[in-house]
Amino acid sequence: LISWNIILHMYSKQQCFELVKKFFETMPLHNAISMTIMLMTYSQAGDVEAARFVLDSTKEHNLTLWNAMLIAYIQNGHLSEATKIFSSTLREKDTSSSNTMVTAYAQSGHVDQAQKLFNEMPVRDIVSWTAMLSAYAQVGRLEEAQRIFHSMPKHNSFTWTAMLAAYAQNGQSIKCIEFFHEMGIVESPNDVCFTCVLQSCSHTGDMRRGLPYFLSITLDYAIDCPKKQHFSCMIDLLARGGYLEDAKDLLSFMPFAP
RNA sequence: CAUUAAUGG
Repeated sequence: LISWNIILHMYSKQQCFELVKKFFETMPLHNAISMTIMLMTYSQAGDVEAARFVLDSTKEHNLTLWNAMLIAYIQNGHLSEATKIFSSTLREKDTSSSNTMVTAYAQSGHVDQAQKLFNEMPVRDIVSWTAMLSAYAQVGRLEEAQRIFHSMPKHNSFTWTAMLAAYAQNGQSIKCIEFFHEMGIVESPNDVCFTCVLQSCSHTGDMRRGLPYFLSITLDYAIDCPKKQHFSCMIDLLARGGYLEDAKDLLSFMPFAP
């Protein structure tokens, strides 16, 4: 059963919805994990009704399944339904449930509600802190974002990149680039960091600044070649700098992906 | 073996 679930999950990750459905029906047994995978699959396919049906047809509703249902409502524009379940239906919630709601509030522009929930949480993990930091970044409250970054008990690559992104998205290109170097001392940058930095370089309007970063993706770090995000930034950078021909060249050398 | 946080066009 474990192997079937692994395969089911693989299809789901690749968004082969029909295959998932077929494979699910082929499986001799289902457990809570299979059901969660199905629920998430319907959610990503935009079918909340089907997702709800999965939940309702499951005998044992564990918390992970409910959390998945929260996501399904949120992803499909039913935040109020998610809120209702979160605050009334569920008697037991874990940190993931709350983190999900914090993110949902933040993404719908309700930073204050996100903060309120964050404050009320009995336990906060690094995901909660990152979610809160991004919440402030998204509405341009950089000071608050910075404050959160320095208040959190721990850092990982997500927290660093969230802060980088905060600078990048609020036009603080120089801060972003400086911060990138600050980070390099303690944490090895991942592909997302480079996306943020390249974006910032592009915004400074100085293309010579971006090129070294682009090259160091492959040369200095163990990142599996530049991805399409990085090409995207580089093309943007070249085009803005007036090197339209070079941008076209880069496009034609780029390996295509889904 | 399942659910939550970061990134460009």
